[in-house]
Amino acid sequence: MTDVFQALAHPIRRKVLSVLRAGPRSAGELANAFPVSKPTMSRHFAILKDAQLIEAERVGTTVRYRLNMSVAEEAIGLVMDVLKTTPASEGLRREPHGKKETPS
Amino acid sequence: MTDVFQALAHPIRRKVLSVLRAGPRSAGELANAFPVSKPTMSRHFAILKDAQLIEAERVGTTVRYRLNMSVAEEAIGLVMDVLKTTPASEGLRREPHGKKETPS
DNA sequence: ATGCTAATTAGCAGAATTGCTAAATAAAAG
DNA sequence: CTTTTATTTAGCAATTCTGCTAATTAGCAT
Repeated sequence: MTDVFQALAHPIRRKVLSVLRAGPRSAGELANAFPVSKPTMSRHFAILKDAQLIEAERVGTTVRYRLNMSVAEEAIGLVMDVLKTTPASEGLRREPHGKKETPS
Repeated sequence: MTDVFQALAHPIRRKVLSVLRAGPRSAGELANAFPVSKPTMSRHFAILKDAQLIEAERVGTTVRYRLNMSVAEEAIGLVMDVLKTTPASEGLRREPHGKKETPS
């Protein structure tokens, strides 16, 4: 659990998650969007992956990263449990969607 | 904003927030609830205060800390914005803090 | 096999984090 | 003013984090 918060503690990693909300991206595409070297980005990916916030899939020579939605939601649950508030009742709800299990 | 996530990145600090959910506590009361020294706790308080997650009030010789709910809620909003999901309350699991080792 | 592109791992340096003990500050009481 | 209690600040060491460059692995193509 600390892994998740630790992963969220760096601006670049939060932004990576933000970018991945729009859909999967290759490591190179992501790396080019940030002002640090590729090896540095690769380590950020590893941290996010360890926290299970993203998943990696090899496609030929590239690696596609995508958001792990179930863990992302869980992270929110954890934050809520720590802080015990009800954001949904404060108009923070985005879209009414159910649980996102594996799409079939 | 990074301050908030950074503040949430340490188990003791998350637990302090959790304790403060039940109501304000003095620095000493809080410190006694954790297996680290008071100066160390004091620094944790400072980090939470910098992130505006808690507020301090002097009452005589003691300092009472209380949760800053509006910022706490805002923190949740930020997490949601990053991860773009609706809140889902899952279980919270707390990990035990490591015991300090006796130097040989 | 050789070369080419994509990505990660290895190794290093500088900065930040976390813990401690000892000293300093703040407020109240004698 | 001195003491007592509560809390923070200072200073130190160990550890972790973040960034870099150089080297390595992985896949695909010639």
